[in-house]
Amino acid sequence: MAREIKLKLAPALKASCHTCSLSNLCLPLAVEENQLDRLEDIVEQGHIYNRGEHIFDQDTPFRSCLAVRSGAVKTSIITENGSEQVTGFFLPGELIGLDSLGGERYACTAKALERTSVCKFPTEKLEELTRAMPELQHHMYQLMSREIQGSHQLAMLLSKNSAEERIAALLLSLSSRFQRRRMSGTKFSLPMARSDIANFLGLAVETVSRVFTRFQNQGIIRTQGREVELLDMETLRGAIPESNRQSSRARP
Amino acid sequence: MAREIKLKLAPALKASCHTCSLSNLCLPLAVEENQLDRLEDIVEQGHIYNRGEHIFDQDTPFRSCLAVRSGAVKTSIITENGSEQVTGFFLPGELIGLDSLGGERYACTAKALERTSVCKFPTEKLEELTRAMPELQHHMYQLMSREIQGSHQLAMLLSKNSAEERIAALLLSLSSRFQRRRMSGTKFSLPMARSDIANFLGLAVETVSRVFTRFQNQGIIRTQGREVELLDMETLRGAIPESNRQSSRARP
DNA sequence: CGCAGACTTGACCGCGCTCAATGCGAGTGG
DNA sequence: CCACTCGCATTGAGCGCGGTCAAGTCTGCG
Repeated sequence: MAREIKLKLAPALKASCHTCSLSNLCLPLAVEENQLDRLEDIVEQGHIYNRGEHIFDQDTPFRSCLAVRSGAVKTSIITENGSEQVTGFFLPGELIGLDSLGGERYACTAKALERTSVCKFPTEKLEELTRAMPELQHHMYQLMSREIQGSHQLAMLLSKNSAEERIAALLLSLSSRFQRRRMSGTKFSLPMARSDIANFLGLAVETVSRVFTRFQNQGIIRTQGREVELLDMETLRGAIPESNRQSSRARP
Repeated sequence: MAREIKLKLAPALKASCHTCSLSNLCLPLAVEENQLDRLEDIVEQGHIYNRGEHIFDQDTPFRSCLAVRSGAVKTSIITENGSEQVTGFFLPGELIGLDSLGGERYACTAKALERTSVCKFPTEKLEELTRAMPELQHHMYQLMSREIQGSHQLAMLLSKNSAEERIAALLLSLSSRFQRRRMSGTKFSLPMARSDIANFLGLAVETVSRVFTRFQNQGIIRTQGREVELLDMETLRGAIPESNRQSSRARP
């Protein structure tokens, strides 16, 4: 298990931040076209993980930040007593490992929710590069501060909002993030299980299920397993307080 | 209100990171003795705020990260509908504003909980300095990643733990942070009101009050208003899951 | 001395958790 | 091809933690 399939890439394929369709979401967005080579010099592409595989594990030596290229990833903290706390879901273009940057070991575990491809940025080289490229450093600070803000928003959601509001907020967050990736913002497939949603939002699985069917009965959404269609965005938005509106990760 | 008293400091006093008693907690800890001048060159010292004064406000232009020199600060997010979410408490040596770094505006509001003195690090100069000093940059990344981790721990606390566990965790966090500042870890004065604790931990004020008296009746703590004495650290530690054990900000 | 804000205490009730049973779809092997 | 299983999802019944509302009590400060 957790077996990593490393693809041998032809040298011609190596330099591809230039052509990557995610370049306006991922790290390249902070780099001038003519400087992109320097980012490409340090990135390791083509790491593929199957659904359920661990990408890295908590407390193992921290080597790289990862950018999701395709697929989806969840990160979580596991405590000694075995209980899990899901800390985030990551879509293509989003950067994983910011909570470990500067540390010796990964602060969380990352697991592929479906067949997933990632690019790795070795930390030492990344830190070095950010010192040479002010815009990139600024962008890293920005990404990390947004991660902090996102966590605070989540804390607020957990401490102040009802089950319905939490789920509405998650659906809207996913919606806007899918949309930014040129996919439908109203009809998409949830990459994660109900139990992951429940864990992330501090709810019981049963509650998640109940809210989904309640929303469906009210005609706000339509669900079939992991397939979701948002029918009434306005009501959905009305279900959450004016904050958390566009809580999304890694906005350009 | 929010009137800032800026002290005119004699030039001789300006360079004082060298002599600051917090240098092993604050930014100087990441800087070589012989490089400390460069940090002192950018720091603005001697900003004093009275209890209740706003140090900065959400959405105002982001200018500086602040280090608490004495006193205590709380940060919070205010939503359009007026509800508040306390996002953190900051003790001497701790750095405020990491959730705004890289952004245009402050992501939160900071308020002095008691008479408080802060040092300001203008962001532009700080970013520039971190590019010139690898260890300082590394340290900034580390501080920010710890802030993210702390937020995740908080989210876990909020979503998985009972009122008693949350309050035990906060008391222990404060205890270890006071101790690192060479103050008693078992007998201290809470800088924040019950309502701030409640807000931070996602509880009602009444619940905080009830838990305090319950703990007192069980002989675990002794309280008199904001004065707290931790009598039975073991039971207190036993009240929280093995995680969150040493959840503390800005550990060297 | 009196007022306002902070804190405590009590009574009540509802949201969401727990426990338990059932439904459902995909993969497996006879 | 169906029977079986296993993980995931849904649905129902009951209850307890903590929120809300409403009085007090304490404290510091003008």
